[in-house]
Amino acid sequence: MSRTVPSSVKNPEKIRERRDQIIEAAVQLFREKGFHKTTTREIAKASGLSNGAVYEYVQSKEDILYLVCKRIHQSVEEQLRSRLSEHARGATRLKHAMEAFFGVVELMKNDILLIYQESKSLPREFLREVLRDEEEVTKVFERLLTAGNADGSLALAPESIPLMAQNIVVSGQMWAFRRWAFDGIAFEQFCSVQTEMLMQACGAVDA
Amino acid sequence: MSRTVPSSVKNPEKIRERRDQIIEAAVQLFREKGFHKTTTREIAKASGLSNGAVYEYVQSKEDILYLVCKRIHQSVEEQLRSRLSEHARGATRLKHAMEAFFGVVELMKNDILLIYQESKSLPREFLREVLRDEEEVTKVFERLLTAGNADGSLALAPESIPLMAQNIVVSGQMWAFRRWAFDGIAFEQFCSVQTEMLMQACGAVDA
Amino acid sequence: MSRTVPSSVKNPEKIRERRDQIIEAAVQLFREKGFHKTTTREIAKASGLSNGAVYEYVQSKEDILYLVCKRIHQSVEEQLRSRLSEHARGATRLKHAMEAFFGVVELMKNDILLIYQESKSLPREFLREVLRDEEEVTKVFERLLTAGNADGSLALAPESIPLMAQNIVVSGQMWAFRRWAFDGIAFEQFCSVQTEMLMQACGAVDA
Amino acid sequence: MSRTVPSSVKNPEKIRERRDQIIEAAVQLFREKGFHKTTTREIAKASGLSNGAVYEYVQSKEDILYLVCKRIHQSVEEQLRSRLSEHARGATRLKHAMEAFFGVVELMKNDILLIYQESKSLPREFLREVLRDEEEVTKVFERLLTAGNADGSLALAPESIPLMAQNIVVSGQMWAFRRWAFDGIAFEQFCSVQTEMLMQACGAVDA
DNA sequence: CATGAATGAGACTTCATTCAT
DNA sequence: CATGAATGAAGTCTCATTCAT
Repeated sequence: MSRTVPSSVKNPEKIRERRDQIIEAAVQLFREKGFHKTTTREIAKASGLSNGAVYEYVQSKEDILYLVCKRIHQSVEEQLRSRLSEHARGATRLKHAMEAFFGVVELMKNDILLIYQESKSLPREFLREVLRDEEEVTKVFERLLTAGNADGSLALAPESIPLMAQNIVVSGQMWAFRRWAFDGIAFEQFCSVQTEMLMQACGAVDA
Repeated sequence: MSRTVPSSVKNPEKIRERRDQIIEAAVQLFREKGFHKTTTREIAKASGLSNGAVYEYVQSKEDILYLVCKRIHQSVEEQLRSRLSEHARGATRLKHAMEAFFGVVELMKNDILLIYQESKSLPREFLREVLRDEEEVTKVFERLLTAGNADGSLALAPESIPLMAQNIVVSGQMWAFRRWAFDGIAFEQFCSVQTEMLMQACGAVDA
Repeated sequence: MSRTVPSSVKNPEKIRERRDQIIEAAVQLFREKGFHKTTTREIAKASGLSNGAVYEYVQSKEDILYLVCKRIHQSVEEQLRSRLSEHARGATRLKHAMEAFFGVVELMKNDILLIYQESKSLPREFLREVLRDEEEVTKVFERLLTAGNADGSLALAPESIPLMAQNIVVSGQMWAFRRWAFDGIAFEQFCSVQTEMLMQACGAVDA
Repeated sequence: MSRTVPSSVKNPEKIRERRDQIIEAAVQLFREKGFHKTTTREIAKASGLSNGAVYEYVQSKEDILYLVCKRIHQSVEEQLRSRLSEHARGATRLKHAMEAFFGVVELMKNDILLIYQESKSLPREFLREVLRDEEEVTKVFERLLTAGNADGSLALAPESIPLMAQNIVVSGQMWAFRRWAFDGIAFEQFCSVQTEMLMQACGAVDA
């Protein structure tokens, strides 16, 4: 279950409000300079809090990183969920989901890169939790793959489902973490090539 | 071209020898604790040099990281080259190359993960160079894709070649950087699923 | 006379009540962790008050220490007084007083140790006052010594009376502040050896 | 056995030299302001070292306190040893030893007070060691008491020896830790009263 | 009177880097 | 070339105290 970051402040509303400030400032700074080169003082200043105030809402700098990762995942999941097709089924639904996910990646590429680069600095327990979030996304696709297999619109060896779900996710995320390699490529092209490759790999009867 | 790391020592042999010590120690430590949590003192001690000596062969801690990344890439390329089929052609050759590359990833997963996690700490110029190395690997596959297209054993839209090369590389590297997600999967299964997916995506006439 | 600790609260009853809470919590904490390692927040929480409330009844952390020392002395004096023999005279009365005092030390050894270890952290004026309290105890014995000298049951050089009073007090208190050295010794034995030594030193005609 | 404080510096001579500087500066400061109110920066500056240099010879502020306590005890023991009578025996020897010890206390009263007030801030292991040193002094007197008992110049119940040794030590140390109470008393008077009391308590046949 | 969030100075410690020897 | 002691800036975090509500 979601690890909780303790705060010495009681009022939950305040906590939400202040942490929002902290997270927003930290995301920005971590993106620009990375976790290690960002100082807690900078985070305090950028979030409009005093040095001490930050530590009323967080117990360590690593807590902030965790909060940031958590927030990013939350945002990814929200966006993904809101884009998921409700009507389509089977292969079509999967394809829509891929496109939805890729769109989210495009939108949040900075944040996704951030997680790729900095989550390793999390304390073990926090890292575990962040990876669990990551798995959550993968599971969305596992479910779609299973469903497609079931209704015959996909033809995938059942034991390949987990790996294929990983492939889908990574194929999208690489738009973020290999950005440097995609100079000449437009997102739309990227999206369609990846989708096609993946759908084919899933044994989609139609494209 | 390969950025050079300056040294105050003249004798090139000494440089090679000492840097080898430094790199070896640093790779080990970076793998265990990451770049930031490793101190230069630790590197000095682990490499059998004095604090000062390290700085005779290197100008900063980041130089060491660069050297380490460089060495890893060098090793990857060597191994890959030595495994590349000389005889096969076209689709078959590509497939062999994939398998070769995946094998290298399996062998060097710790190091590949290291690059994924730490290269962002490199100074801009060094990072650029490391990315160039990364592209080098991708280009190997670009060439194979082009050749396969040419001899008709592959059928890939020419403009998709760069992206597909990236896909090949990332599909292999994920064995390293998503290790946590591959608990139940054996490398052989991973390898064959990935290969098949990629070959299909390249329009390989046969498997 | 007794330094007064200012309070922004008027109602004296409230003051007494709240300060009791504060003192009780603080004694406990100071005993466990010492003055410096105890935070005012801890004191607030342990006393059931808010951070702010504590500062309505006290002006600084050192005030609390002063209150604590004061309370301990008060308790020592009360207990001592209640144990002092009303009937006996001269040497006998002195002896009873020693035994009474030693008994109080045994009972309050933690608190006496606390004063020994922490009173140095008091602001000068407060320290002076605490030392005055300490002298009060000594004076009890000075009076008894003088009385014993007067009725001939003791034979002590008059100029040695203050020092001998100190000796009596310290000989008892060491049961508290050198506890670590008294592993094998039972309190009763300690008490009788000390008493005998001191009575002899006072030139008690009988024991 | 004497706990060792680790240092990252190899050269033992340097260690001795620098630690001497540190200890000297720290003793001074601790006496003036106490352990807690003294900052490591102040110690660094007063010892003529840089902030960082201090931490090459010591691992924490508490190490410094330990070193200080250790040094004081060492000095006490040296001085005591050098003053101990070689010729006298039995009761006489004991008396000389008391006078010697009291003289040392007078000389080092500031330092002895320091130990009384600050040793409680030591980490458990260090404290244990410091108390062991304290016991060492006590044992000197235990041996003298035993010897006096043996040659008939003292008449003390054997089971009272440890406690009496404590009494001797405390009776001297109180000159340091109760200084505030000895305003009117000259050291010589103090010394002779204490000695007489203690000798009598030891059943010394002659004075 | 009470609350508890906010402040901010300042504490201890680390560590990349330098330089006299 | 090598050593390793020295530097000192900078970082994270704590906590007594205040003050708006």
